Amino acid sequence: MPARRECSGRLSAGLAMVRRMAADILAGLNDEQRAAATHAGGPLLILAGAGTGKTGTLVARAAWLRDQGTQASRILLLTFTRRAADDMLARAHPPDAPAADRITGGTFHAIAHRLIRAHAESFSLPPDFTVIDPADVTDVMDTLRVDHDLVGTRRRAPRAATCADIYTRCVNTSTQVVKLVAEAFPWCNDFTAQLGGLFRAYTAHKRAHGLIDFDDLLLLWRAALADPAAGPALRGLFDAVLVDEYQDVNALQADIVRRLRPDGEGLTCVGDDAQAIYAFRGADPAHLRMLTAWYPDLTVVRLVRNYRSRHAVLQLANAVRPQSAGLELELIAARDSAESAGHGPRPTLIRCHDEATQAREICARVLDGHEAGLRFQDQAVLVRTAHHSDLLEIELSARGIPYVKFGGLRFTEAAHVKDFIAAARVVANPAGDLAWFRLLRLHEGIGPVLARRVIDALRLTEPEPLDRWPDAARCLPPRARPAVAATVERLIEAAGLEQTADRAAAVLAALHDPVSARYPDAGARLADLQRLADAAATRPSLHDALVELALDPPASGSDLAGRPRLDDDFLIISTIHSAKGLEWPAVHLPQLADGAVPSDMALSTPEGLAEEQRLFYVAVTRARDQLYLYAPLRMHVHRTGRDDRHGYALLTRFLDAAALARCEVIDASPPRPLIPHLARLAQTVDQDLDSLWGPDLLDG
DNA sequence: GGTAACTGGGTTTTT
DNA sequence: CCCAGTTACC
Repeated sequence: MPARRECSGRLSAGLAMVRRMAADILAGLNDEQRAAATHAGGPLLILAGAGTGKTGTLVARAAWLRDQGTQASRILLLTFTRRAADDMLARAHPPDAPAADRITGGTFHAIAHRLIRAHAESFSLPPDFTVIDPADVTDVMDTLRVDHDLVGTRRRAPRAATCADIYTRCVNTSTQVVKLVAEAFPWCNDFTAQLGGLFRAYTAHKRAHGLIDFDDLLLLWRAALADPAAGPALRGLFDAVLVDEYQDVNALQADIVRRLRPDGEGLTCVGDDAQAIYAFRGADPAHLRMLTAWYPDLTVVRLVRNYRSRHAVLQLANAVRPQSAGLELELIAARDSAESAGHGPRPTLIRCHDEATQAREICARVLDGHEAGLRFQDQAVLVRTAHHSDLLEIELSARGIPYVKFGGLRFTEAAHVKDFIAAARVVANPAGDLAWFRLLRLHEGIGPVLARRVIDALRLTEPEPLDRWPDAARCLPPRARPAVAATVERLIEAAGLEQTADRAAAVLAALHDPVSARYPDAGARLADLQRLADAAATRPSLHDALVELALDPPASGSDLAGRPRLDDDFLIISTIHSAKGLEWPAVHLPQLADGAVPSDMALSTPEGLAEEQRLFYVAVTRARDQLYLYAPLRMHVHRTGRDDRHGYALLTRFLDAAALARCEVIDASPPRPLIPHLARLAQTVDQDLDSLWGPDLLDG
């Protein structure tokens, strides 16, 4: 249904601008991209290989749709990361565009949240419901675990984090616990009955306390779409639905998309099933493959012209790309024909004696690149798991090479940040017991039992729990009471304030003393919290600040302080997952050995292995000009207790003969020899000390 | 009774 | 290196 065109002067001027923008944008596209952007009628799948200009094509499609008369706000753009959404929206319209001229865009979770928040009552949720992040889910599971026979020393029960993993995967794949545990968590088989009970209790707990987790956001959205009354209304909000990274949808998200566009009319999906790397959170590239079956009139457009990498890099990428029937794709180097300077350097595989050598080799090449004119931030080291860079980080520090690390532990997972969020939540929504629990336990002398007692005395499910604080305080031993009371009373004051900025400042003030007392490095932590409070102060309400923090956690404290200074230059270390969608002139891939890449956790199943191969493909396709592959021959295999075991590693199975033929293979120089008489020196030292111990009485 | 300090066992990737 | 269970202490 095209939007009505009205002919007020302002609107037609706006339309003229839309026209101009669309024409400009379309002119910059290649033939396939333009075919995708201007596809009319029927569902469309854009099979977009890495670096083929998928974002530009989506933006162009949105512009074309508007040119065809679709109102911007009736275009829904769904992405998986906030960054992807922001990128596209920024390119789709000028930043000062009025709301009606803005595309509705965001992550699946953010859009779901917007909808649910707007209609909280209809979902019978309290208007101030709290969105809890995965760490909170784990905490809730932890408190409930005790009641469900999931603790004890007899056999190792699944940990709270594992319970949360199992829960979310059951939900996101619509799989029964028994089946999912048997397939993906076989070591928890003996606990499926308890897990079922735990999950039931978890759901009840959420409902009783007005909590919504990430999965609920999707579940509620889908339920609303499936509802006979609400469904048509929600579908009717949009004329076009554009989904980015469709290979990363899980069953729930695929279902949401299907229910948004049941006949496929107005649906555009973009994806590449060779880049599906989120199976562990329920995603399944089969949904992308099944689009063909679901929509018989699906049009498939392939984008194969790669504007990112040199030919030599793409040759390797094509050699390691897993192909699936019907969706095959082979990347073609578009840069080299334009820039013409040959094919670029071949990817280099550096075989290293061990991991320490590998770290030195990476440093040496990073420094070489730097001397050749590359900034450090033009180079990235991409790792399978966060700890793969441990040794490298030591070496980088020793050589004074600055770096930042992405992925792994997030800022919001740092203890003091969680403390702040908990305190802010107590102010924003005093009925949440999770926040109280953490806040109380922050104080010296308060453990789980006392915290629970205070919370019970507050009777959080009844109105105005803060009024009962004086009673609840009596549960505390005299030793701990003054400190806790000081914090809580400051928070109660904060709750009485109007302005977000004042509230955020008051929360920070309340935390000053307990944080100082708890952490030895309190200074740095308080500085973090100051930035957090400043960021929160800019939001319309404390509530909004908290939701945003949960849905889109900053990767580091410096994220909050805005962009780092321009003259700061850091080498990038990132997990491969976090590197998705990004590119660097030079990319370093360490640990290319079976057990690391592919991860040993994935070696046992064919699906796991297939995902690891896609991950490797994603990593390789991040490089623009230079790609360095590192294979340690002797590496850390396994660790039991204090016993470090090393073994001889096999080169990653993903570099088969065909792939190796695309690489320059060299051997790193052997490690520096140890000082030969170190053992003798130690003996001498002992002998020197011996005179200090006096005569040896036992020695006849 | 409840909390803090110790010790031994296990470990991916994240909206 | 972080978490969970155990022991030691208030």
